[in-house]
Order: sequence, then C-alpha cells, then structure tokens
Amino acid sequence: MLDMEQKLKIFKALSNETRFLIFKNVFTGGYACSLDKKQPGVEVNPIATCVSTIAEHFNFSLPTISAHIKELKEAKIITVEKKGNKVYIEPNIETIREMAGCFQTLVSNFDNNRELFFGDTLAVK
Amino acid sequence: MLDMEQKLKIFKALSNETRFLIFKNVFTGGYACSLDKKQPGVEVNPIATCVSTIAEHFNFSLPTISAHIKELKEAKIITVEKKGNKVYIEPNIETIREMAGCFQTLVSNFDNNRELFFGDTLAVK
DNA sequence: GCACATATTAGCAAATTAGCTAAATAGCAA
DNA sequence: TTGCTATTTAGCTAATTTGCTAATATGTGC
Repeated sequence: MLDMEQKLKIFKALSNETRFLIFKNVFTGGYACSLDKKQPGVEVNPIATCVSTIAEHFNFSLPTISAHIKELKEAKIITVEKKGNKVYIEPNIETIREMAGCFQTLVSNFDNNRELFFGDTLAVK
Repeated sequence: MLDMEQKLKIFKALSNETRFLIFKNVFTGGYACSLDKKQPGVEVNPIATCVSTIAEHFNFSLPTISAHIKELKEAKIITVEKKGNKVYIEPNIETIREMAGCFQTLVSNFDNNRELFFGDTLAVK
C-alpha cells in the first residue's frame, strides 16, 4: 500500500507538464532508444529507452530532463537500470496499478456509502 | 474525458499535504459542519462541510485554507455551493471516477500489450 | 592514455507556491 | 443602520521549483 508521503510524491511528479509527457511516453512506448537502433543486438526491454533519447523530444537541456527523470524515479513511477554508460528507463506498472486501486476504492466506498445512506445508486454518466 | 491540462491541475492540487488532507476528509466525510450542529434543520448534503469548519482542523489561517479549497475547486475535485453566508464543500466523485478510469486504462493496456508481446501475463502481487 | 558519449552534480537566476496579516465583501439578524 | 459571521482579496515574505551553463564522473573504444 502506498502511504501518504509516497502518494504526494507521485502527484507532485505528475503535476509538471514535462514530467507528465515523459511518463506518458515511457508508459505507452512512444520512444525507441536511438542507441539501440545502432546496436540492435543489445538485450533490453523493448519499451525501455534512455535519458538522452527522451531529451531529444524536448526543448530542454539534458540536465533538466535528467532531473525530471530522477523525480519520476523517486516517486517510483519509473525504474532505471544502468547498462554500460547508458541508463535505461522502464515503466513501473505496479505503482500505477496501486494508484488505480486507490482511486477505485474511493469511488466504490463513495458509491456504497451513498447507497447505504440514500438507498439509491448514482448513475454513471 | 479529462484533458492533459485538467489532469495536471488535479495532480498539482493533490501534491500538497494540506490539500490532500482536505480532499481526504471531504471524500471520507470526516467532518461535520459545526454550523449545522447549531442549525440542525438546514438541508445540506450530510457529508458537506464549510470553509471555516475545515480550517478548524488545521494550524493554518483561514485565508490559507480558503486558497487551498479554491485550488481543489478549480481542479474540479470538489464543488462548492454558497448557501447564505456559508460555502458548502462537496466531493466531486465524477472527477475521481475519471482518474480511476485513466489509471486503470493504462494498467489494462500495459498488461494487454505485455501479453501480446511476450505471450504471458504479469502476476499481480 | 586519449577522445568521445552518456549522465549527473553544482551553482546560479527567474518564476511559482505557500504561508501570513490586514482589508474588503457579502449575508444575516437585532 | 449597525454589528456579527463567513469568506475572499490584496499585498507581502520566505521557501521551493524549474530552468540554465559549466564542471564532473563514468563507461566505451581506438
């Protein structure tokens, strides 16, 4: 279970547009690591990518993107794995699964309380 | 569907501890409006509360809490309704339902892609 | 070793956020 | 009207965040 401190980190990490876009692309596999194109034999998760590849997609400096990635890592939204002189970034789906569960629990409890109190159900639009 | 701008607002609103605690208490009905205790006949949602009642639970000034509530309102996490000279705060469950859906979609797509690619399923811990 | 590629760290400036008090607004009620 | 309650706005300071460049690892390959 995610404690409050961890949830706050996750919300903060995802509240910045640049970090949100990195998150989006890491999770939906929007990038391929340009280095892997040059070294097709290297064994990595096919949706992993690396810092400089992500940075190519933004008009920000590499250190800036590196710092954003660090924050996503500390929020446990992504994991990083160093191979050679590259750092591969991978989605941490378990954290997202937990977030889905937290929000869903809130919704279920709310609907259930409503039914208990009012004896009705709230129509979902 | 929540667009990116709206999602960023929601994440930012929930990234601050004070706002997170207000959110938590509004959604789980932790508070009763002290004013309603004095006027038991008034017709309000039983889990609604008002700004000064929420502020009683924090060691911050009323204007500070008011500003936090405004940010939760602009993120559409809560709704506010003015009745007389009081502002009642209610949870906006639809936004939370959408968030649950967004995270769940991400998880489902991820698991599905994994199955398509690797032919396996990821055990949920 | 030397050059090159990848990434992080350090140090700085600008912008934003989060808190405060005082003042203003708005509704209720004597 | 006057006073009281509830809330917001204005103006301010301190802290945090987000960006940069320059410098510093760290790993690869000649």
